[in-house]
Amino acid sequence: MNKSTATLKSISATLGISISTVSRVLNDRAKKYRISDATVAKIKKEADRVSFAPNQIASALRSQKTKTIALVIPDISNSYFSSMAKGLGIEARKAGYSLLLFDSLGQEKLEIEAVRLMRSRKVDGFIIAPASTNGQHIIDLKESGTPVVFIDRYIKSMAIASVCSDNVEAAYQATSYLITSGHQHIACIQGLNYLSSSADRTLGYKKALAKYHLAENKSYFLGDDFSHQSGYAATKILLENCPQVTAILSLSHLNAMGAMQAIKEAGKHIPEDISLITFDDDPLFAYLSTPLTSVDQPNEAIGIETMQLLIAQINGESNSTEQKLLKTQLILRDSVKVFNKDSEA
Amino acid sequence: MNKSTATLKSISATLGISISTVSRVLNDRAKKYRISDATVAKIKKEADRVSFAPNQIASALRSQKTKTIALVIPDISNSYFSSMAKGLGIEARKAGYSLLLFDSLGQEKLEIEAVRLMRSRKVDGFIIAPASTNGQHIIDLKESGTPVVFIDRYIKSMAIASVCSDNVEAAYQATSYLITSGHQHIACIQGLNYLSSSADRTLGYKKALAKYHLAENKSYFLGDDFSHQSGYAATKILLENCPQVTAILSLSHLNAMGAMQAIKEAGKHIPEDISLITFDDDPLFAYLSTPLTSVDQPNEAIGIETMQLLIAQINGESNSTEQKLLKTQLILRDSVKVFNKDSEA
DNA sequence: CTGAAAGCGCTAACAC
DNA sequence: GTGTTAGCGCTTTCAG
Repeated sequence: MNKSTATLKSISATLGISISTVSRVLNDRAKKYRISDATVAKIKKEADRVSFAPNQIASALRSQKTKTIALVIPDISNSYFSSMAKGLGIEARKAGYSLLLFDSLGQEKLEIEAVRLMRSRKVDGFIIAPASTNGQHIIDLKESGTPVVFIDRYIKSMAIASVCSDNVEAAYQATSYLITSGHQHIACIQGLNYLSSSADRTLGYKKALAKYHLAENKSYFLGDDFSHQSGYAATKILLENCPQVTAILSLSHLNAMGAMQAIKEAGKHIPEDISLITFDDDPLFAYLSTPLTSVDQPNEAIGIETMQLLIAQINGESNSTEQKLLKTQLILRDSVKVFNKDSEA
Repeated sequence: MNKSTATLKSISATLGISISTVSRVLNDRAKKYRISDATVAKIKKEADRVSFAPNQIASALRSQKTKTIALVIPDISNSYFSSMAKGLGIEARKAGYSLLLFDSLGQEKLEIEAVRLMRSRKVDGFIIAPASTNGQHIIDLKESGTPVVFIDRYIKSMAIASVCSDNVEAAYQATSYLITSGHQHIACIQGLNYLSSSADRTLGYKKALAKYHLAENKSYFLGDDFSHQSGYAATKILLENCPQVTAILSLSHLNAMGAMQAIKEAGKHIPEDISLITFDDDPLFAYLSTPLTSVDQPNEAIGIETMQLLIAQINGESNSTEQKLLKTQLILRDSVKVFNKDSEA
């Protein structure tokens, strides 16, 4: 079995050449050490013959570099995060890094475990979509000198770089569009509002209201989770208690699905009875019974930028604490009713 | 900075206790070596104080076990694979393994690179959704003694365990449903047909035809990729050339989306003009303009089973070459037109 | 141009 | 009960 246990030592032995020389050649440092062409050729040939693959574990132990990055996210099965993972993976590979994936299930407890474990594994850096907002484990991690960058969410109180969608602006745009379409009573179905992603979207919503001199209404804020279930429950309550509401801004695709279910069950229709815009575009939205207007976020690009930032930090080329915001796009479909200019008092 | 450089050695030094004793205590082998309670307490306290975290790299080098598993899949951003990754991750964590993620983009060339890289990283086992069917790199890998299990797809010529949906049965069921609903001219939009997943689905389709004494028609087989684009192109051709076709079996959700687009553009409607069933359920299917009947595959469960199988192999508790098939579910919605019993000659 | 040797942090066989 | 020692496979001074 185990054919491939070729090591520097074994090659060195069969060739009668020292380990260091073999190492140098196989690490492309032959020129630098002016090793003779003959020796180089011999070593390369033998390495090839036994299909030598350097033991990265040994290398990592010695060099204190694992070329590995920890990715800690709350739900890899959510297309929202998996598309970020895609960008992250592509960029990591280009730079010779591998990704250690850890799904925190959105639980701080598991996130703590992840950080502990990955630190033990001596990863060169962390990319985290934090599950909570008061993570001492992240502060400790950062203080230990390990590069960290947040993805999708940031924690205000921490001086840690992040890259996210421009959520404030995105929600501002979406809400403004609703308002200029003639809606005056707009509900906001929120996600986990202690997370910056949800909070910033709520902020953008409020900004738009203010801009157009519309009053905030406490009972128009509903929901406390990005889930289908939460969106469903929120919308049910909304439809019962606030008949004057003509539009909903949903802060996640899962929330929107719940909303659609509740609207359907109430025998109402989008957009005739109620308009809907949601965050997190999905190509399928174009084929819904009412094609859904949505905020498309550049998740793969977020992944790419995040990885570049982290790698720059690992290389000591940057230690910025910058919060990078990427532009989103409002994709207009048919789920928003447009009132005549003169339709409302 | 780097506070956490506590090692066995450093603890041993500050306590004046030998490294091995420290190691034994910190690996919960105190009892076994009958180390005095006092010593145990002292060591644990100090380890805690300096928040000792064992260097897994050193441990791996020494023990030849990395507690790491390579996951090589063609597209992590595809919900189909990311939901498998979810199950894989959950099960891996339970068993103390971490996942090294590599996205092959469906390219054999990158898959080869992945295998090389992960072997260098000395992972304890591989989970692969192979991109092609003649992978010498996989044969070499297996022969080197590294546990491997295929996920979602298998390669017939290789004696390697696999866990997949029961694609033959799933397609057989779906096609049978179409036939018993009165359809006689059913097209099959295929994915990458050299992969077992697509090929087996095609097989199930054919089995159903045979069962009901319907002839196969070469021009009813279209498509050669799991993509939106391929589904779109295939359906366009179909609608032009085969007006007698009343139903389509689509072998992936992306294909189905392409089909929907083509059908829409042709001014036709589902299911009045053409019926559609697709593989890969999506919760959004319930909210489409025509709720889409689909084959739901237990992807997360596939992930879980795959990981269990691999870990059993790593532990030497199994070296089966079993092909595990998991049951799928046909989810009936409204995209299939049901003809009257007497509607066709 | 090439080699010897130390050591990364840990485990485990072998002492006593 | 506890300590000593020899590596795992590699990188990297330091010698020559």
